[in-house]
Amino acid sequence: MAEVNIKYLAEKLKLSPSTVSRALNDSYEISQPTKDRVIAMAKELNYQPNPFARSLREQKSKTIAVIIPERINNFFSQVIDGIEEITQEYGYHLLVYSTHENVETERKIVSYLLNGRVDAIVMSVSSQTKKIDHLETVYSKGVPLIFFDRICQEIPTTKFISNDYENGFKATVHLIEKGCKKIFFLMLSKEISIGRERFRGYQDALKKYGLPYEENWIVQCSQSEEENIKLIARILYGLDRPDGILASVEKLAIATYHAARETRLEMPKDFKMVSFSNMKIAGLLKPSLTTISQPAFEIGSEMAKLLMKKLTKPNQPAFENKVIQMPSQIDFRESSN
Amino acid sequence: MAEVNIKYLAEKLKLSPSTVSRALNDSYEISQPTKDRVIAMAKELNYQPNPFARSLREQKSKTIAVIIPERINNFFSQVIDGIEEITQEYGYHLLVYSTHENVETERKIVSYLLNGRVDAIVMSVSSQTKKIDHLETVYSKGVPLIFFDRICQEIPTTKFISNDYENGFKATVHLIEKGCKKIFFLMLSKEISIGRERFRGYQDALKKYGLPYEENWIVQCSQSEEENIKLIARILYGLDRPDGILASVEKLAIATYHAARETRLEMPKDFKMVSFSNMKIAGLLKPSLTTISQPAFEIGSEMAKLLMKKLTKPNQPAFENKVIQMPSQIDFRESSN
DNA sequence: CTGTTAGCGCCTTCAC
DNA sequence: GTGAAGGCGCTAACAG
Repeated sequence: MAEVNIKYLAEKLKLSPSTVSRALNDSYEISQPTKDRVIAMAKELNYQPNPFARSLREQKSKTIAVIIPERINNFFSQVIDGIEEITQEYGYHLLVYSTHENVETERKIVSYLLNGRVDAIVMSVSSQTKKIDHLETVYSKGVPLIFFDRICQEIPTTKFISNDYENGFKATVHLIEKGCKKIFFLMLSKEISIGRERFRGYQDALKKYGLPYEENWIVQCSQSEEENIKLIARILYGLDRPDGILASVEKLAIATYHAARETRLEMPKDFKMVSFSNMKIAGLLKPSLTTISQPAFEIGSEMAKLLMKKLTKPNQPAFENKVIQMPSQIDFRESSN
Repeated sequence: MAEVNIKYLAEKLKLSPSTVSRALNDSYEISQPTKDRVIAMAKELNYQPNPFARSLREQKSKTIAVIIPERINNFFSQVIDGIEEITQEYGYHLLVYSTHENVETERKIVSYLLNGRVDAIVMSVSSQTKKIDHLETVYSKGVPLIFFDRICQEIPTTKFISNDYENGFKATVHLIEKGCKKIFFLMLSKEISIGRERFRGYQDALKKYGLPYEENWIVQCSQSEEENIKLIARILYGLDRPDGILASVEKLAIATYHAARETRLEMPKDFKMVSFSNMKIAGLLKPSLTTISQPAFEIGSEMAKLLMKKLTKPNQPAFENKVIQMPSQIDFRESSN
């Protein structure tokens, strides 16, 4: 690699490596003139400290990892953006991993991170994740850990979510007030915490308004977009069709539009849909999509701020076992057409 | 940190650290029984090698960095996804940085990476980037470097782009064939290589079909979404309005739709637009947006494959100074309405 | 086949 | 105010 290192700087300056190191770290024991000389030389030779030597010595990496289930998703992209903004501000580095909704991959990724590679982990668990011993290992090793969105309740650490129950409730009420009487719920996976919360809100809203609901109004979708489109198309144009839909995640709302398009039919005229979604252009669709968008960027930056505080200040306590609910933004604007 | 390390394993096994190390690395010098013992113990104690010690020793990090101008962009997200898929396959790690279109940030990020933190860099330059000494430094230090999308021509390394000139041409021809006679070009920045190429295609298509074009048909947009929307709204409903628009980047197409929406007007009825865009749902808009989408995921994975090949095989030559054009996918489907 | 030693680059305790 | 020495955890040369 033939990099310029402290030893080399020391030779050039006719000083010892330890003096150079101290000067660069602005130690009080070094005279100002020496500091100036060292810093000037370091700049001239474009000296950059070797991060691995430093990490090895200091037992910390100034790096955090974020693990998400899938990348092509506006929500996760925005969360990462929020995290990155803060880590950059603090001079931290950000490793990104995607599990592709696969627990085995998740286990592997987590194991890579267990020997000090990162100072903290931020993650949203894969929808398949049931056995959580790998997450318990992380926690027990004392690696600061924050969950968001798809959280793992069992691990007693801080979790960031949005007020999913409340929003599921409000979304359903909105549809009811628009006159819907037969509201279907598009669900991605029973395992996902957010899906369950939103679903509870949906159920309770129906109960409160005295509306019935039937088992088959809960549409179990899969990870396959194609299959979802087929499934939803059958439902949209079937005999027992809904007059309203609550899509529990963005991809299912999109699938619904595609279902309408690919079957060469228009969306049913009297039809209303609300979706949890971070699509910036949902309002541009026709009929426009009412969205409940999670404060993704803010969730990312708040998590990162919390982490940075913990990592950069001495003697911070472990994260509390609490759930922080960030309020979602509900866009109930009417479609202009 | 109190981690289990090789020394500790060695004590437990009553072996020397070097034997343990060799056993774990499956060295031919170690007997099978010893290997088995060591591996079993390592597994039992959940041993994970310290990545920094290894990187320090080996002078390589098994990490690559990707630097992009902005995250909230479908194209870049998809590229990162493509890269990540391959790096994960090879057991590499991926650091992600965003410059927010700021050259100073770009310089800072690059400088962090210069002392071995990463084995290679994949980047798309910020739109402001004119002085390129920081990029030359990277190149001269011998860090494998690949540019994509917004490339830096001056550095003699491998670059990945899509066939922008050709697509600018085809898009314009498409509009002409649809009967447009007054086609405006929405441009983001004169500094961006892809913008220039697409613009050349546009110009040549107009020339070839003997259509005039005027200076003020080239709409210079900015990084500010608000301002872009205002600017485009003025143009869309002005006296000298276009009958067709070629948007050189996705965000400008979206701005156009917003401009139409916010002015509470419909898009002009006879109006056609083509945009370079990786929005999956462009076809769901009304009027649906004709898109030229870059093979983002493939660009990411191809770049990563090239890098992995170079990094994992011995004695690979430096990257050739060549531009690899990945064909875009043009969706000229007619809007179903 | 296994053990001893040295060094990757950095920081820090201890000496002067 | 500065220098010398040791060690973070790992691997590879050198011994045996």
